[in-house]
Amino acid sequence: MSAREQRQVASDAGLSKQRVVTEALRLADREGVHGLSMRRLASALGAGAMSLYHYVANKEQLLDAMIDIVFEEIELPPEQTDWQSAMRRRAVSARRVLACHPWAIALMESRTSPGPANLRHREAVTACLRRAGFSVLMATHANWLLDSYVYGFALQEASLPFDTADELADMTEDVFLPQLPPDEFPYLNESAAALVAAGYDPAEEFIFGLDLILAALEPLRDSA
Amino acid sequence: MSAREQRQVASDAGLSKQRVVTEALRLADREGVHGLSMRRLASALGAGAMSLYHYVANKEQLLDAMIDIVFEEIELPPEQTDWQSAMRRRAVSARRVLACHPWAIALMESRTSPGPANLRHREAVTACLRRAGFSVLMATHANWLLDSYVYGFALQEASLPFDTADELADMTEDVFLPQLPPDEFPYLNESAAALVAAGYDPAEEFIFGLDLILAALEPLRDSA
DNA sequence: ACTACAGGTCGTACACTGTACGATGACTGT
DNA sequence: ACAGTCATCGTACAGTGTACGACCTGTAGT
Repeated sequence: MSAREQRQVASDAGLSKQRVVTEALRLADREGVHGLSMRRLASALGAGAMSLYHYVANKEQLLDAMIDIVFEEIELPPEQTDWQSAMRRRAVSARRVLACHPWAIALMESRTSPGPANLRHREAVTACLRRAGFSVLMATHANWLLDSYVYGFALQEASLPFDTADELADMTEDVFLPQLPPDEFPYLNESAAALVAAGYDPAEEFIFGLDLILAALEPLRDSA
Repeated sequence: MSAREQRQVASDAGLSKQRVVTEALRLADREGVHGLSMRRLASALGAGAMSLYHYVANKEQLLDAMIDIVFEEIELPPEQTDWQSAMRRRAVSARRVLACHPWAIALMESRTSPGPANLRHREAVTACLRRAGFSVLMATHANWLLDSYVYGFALQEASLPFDTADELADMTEDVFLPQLPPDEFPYLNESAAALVAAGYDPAEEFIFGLDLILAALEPLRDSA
């Protein structure tokens, strides 16, 4: 059997780095990164725990590979539109992807070396900004600013104990407001009550800050 | 011995929730959250591992308490200045504190219920914004935006493998640029080279985005 | 055809984790 | 003196990452 045939079989039934990492991703999505152990991953793949170490040097490297898969899922900024639309698209995509893989956000803190998909992504974003007329320094500023916003938003979103506006309304009345006595937390109490009364939906929150940042960056094109 | 005397002794030599949590914080600062185990924490306190469970229900609750201590360290927005200066001060403080405790950022993702210091902090920030003339909805927007930026920036900063501008310059030449061939990553390559040539210091990056956000929020006061 | 080797699989073992359970002792109020 | 509470912690158990080495299988060389 040739090497190519063997790899073909591997992608059908046997193990491969691909299969190991994607199954790890599925497991983490389902049970959280806490529930991802080498033994459980192996048994999900119908293999022994130590077999995984033929495709991954150790668990750290497995996590690195998982993060890079997540970056692969994020849309690159499209090239044929204005820079604001392009950056908005990729930011919205990034936020959606990170919301689907909440474990990825916390993991990013400890991984110091970016994977290939991460690099490709950064290259595309930088290209978009530079072609829009931002200087090297301004593009760097914009990169930090936009990424900080996206990651920080995803981080906050991941720590919310509810998913929909309805759940937020229910929890605000049943859980949050009782913890916010008006004499100790007058402003938080007022806000919580007013927001739930107005039918506030945190799903729309992301666009507000994103568009504010994009608009504020606009006049900084073509300047030092 | 009365209860008060006993607590006095406890704060001198014996255990207490205070001592357990603050020592846990020290350990996490020194060795990372990965190096914080109940056994190691106990032995750092000169106690048996199971003794800790008299002051903390479990490790999760210990981590919650640690996060709240971190929030306690963040300066509240001062009341006697304009809103922009106040928010800038607290944002700079938050960033500094999170840089001192990098493990805290990743931990925030999994803790869903805010501690008392966290609540006090949010109350103070909301108060500052509301008194500056932001509506409830706008104050919420501003809160999300500013917090996202601060947390996201801290998250990115924590994953940088260098601390100073000099280290950045060295690593760019020795590590990053070789990984960025100009034909595959023309823009990243250009940026890395140009930034190191210009003596770029990432320590100043934070203020740029922060001031941009504050300036963009300014005209939204006293509007719906 | 027999041997040698290479690559993939995994059983076992070790040091480590969080923590349930129950024993032990010191101190309390009667 | 006695019963009872409270803080301490030894032991044990299930689960973790992974080092080591044994095994099988399929190919290459003679």
